[in-house]
Amino acid sequence: MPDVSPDIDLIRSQLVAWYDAHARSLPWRAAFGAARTEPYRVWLSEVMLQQTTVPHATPYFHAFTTRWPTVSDLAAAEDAEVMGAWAGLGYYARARNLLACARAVAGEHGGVFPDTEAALLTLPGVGAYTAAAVASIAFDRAANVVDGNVERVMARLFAVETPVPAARPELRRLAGLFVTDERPGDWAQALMDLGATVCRPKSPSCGTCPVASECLGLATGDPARFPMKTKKADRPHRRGAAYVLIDDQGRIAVETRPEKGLLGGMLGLPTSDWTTGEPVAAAPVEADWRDAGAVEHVFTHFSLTLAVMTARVDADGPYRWMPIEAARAALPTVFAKALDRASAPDLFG
DNA sequence: AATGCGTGGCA
DNA sequence: TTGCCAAGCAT
Repeated sequence: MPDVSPDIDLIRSQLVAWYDAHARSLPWRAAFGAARTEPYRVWLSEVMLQQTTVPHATPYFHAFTTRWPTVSDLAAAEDAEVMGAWAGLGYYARARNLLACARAVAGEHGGVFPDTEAALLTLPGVGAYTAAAVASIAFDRAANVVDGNVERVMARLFAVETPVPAARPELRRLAGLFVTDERPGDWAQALMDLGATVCRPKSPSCGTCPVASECLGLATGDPARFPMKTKKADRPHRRGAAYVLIDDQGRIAVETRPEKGLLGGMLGLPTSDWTTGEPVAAAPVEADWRDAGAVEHVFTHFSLTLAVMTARVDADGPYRWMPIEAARAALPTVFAKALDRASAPDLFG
């Protein structure tokens, strides 16, 4: 490794110049020459992009901004509308907090987003990253915006050998060396764009990198090995059942899941417990059950084999009955898969 | 501070 | 096919 340190000012100027030429056109960014993007759109996009890819989030961003053009519109929405609109995007606590945040902005801030990092940080679902991102991008305030992209770029620029997550404080400190009052929002987005398009997790494109000359990671000959990572624990496997009760009007039984925990606050199908041991075969009601087969699904911290059981019944019991298509649209993916399995030809014969 | 929390795309 | 992972947050 060369016995030099990356030139902070040089990196700043070269990366901002690169951003001026290569910034991605994204639906939540103001068109060139337009006024600064609405804080509402910045905040909404940042929440949707937490642990989520741009292609996955994009149609949801369009759907939300069309249906709820302002934060006050969103604040006035019903819980079930918002949770249903988020279905399929994952990490559903984000949707619960999104609505709580919109209502806080509407109710406690007169419908106007607070414009400081500290005030933003008090809002539901707004953590260190999102507060800094909104403060810098929407309000041009100097803020240390550190996401996974920024961590990776810093780990490579400085060839940080400490594995994440232990290295996080050091990576944050390094990112802070670049923060100034000069175009803070553009700096943050330049760094994240670089991470997303050039300094990618796998096969970084160092040949087109505007700051390659300053990168200690590249100088080691193997920049892709940064950031170092500690091995994750293996994902356990669970088994369980989901029950599709269908009545004579083509409606199915659904329930709203508890606020906390997996798929919290979302619409769901009746289920058994999902366990690592032998599955518990206790149907929720007496009926002529048919085995529709199983679906596989992978959550962050466990994988699941879900047996799908179907039965025709009279609408009754502790459930809500919804037309099958309306339910399909509002269910999280694991249950949408189960419903699709239950709806396969002949299963309701 | 370690853990719980989704999904879909890709090598 | 299987693992890895993508703009984190709450507790």
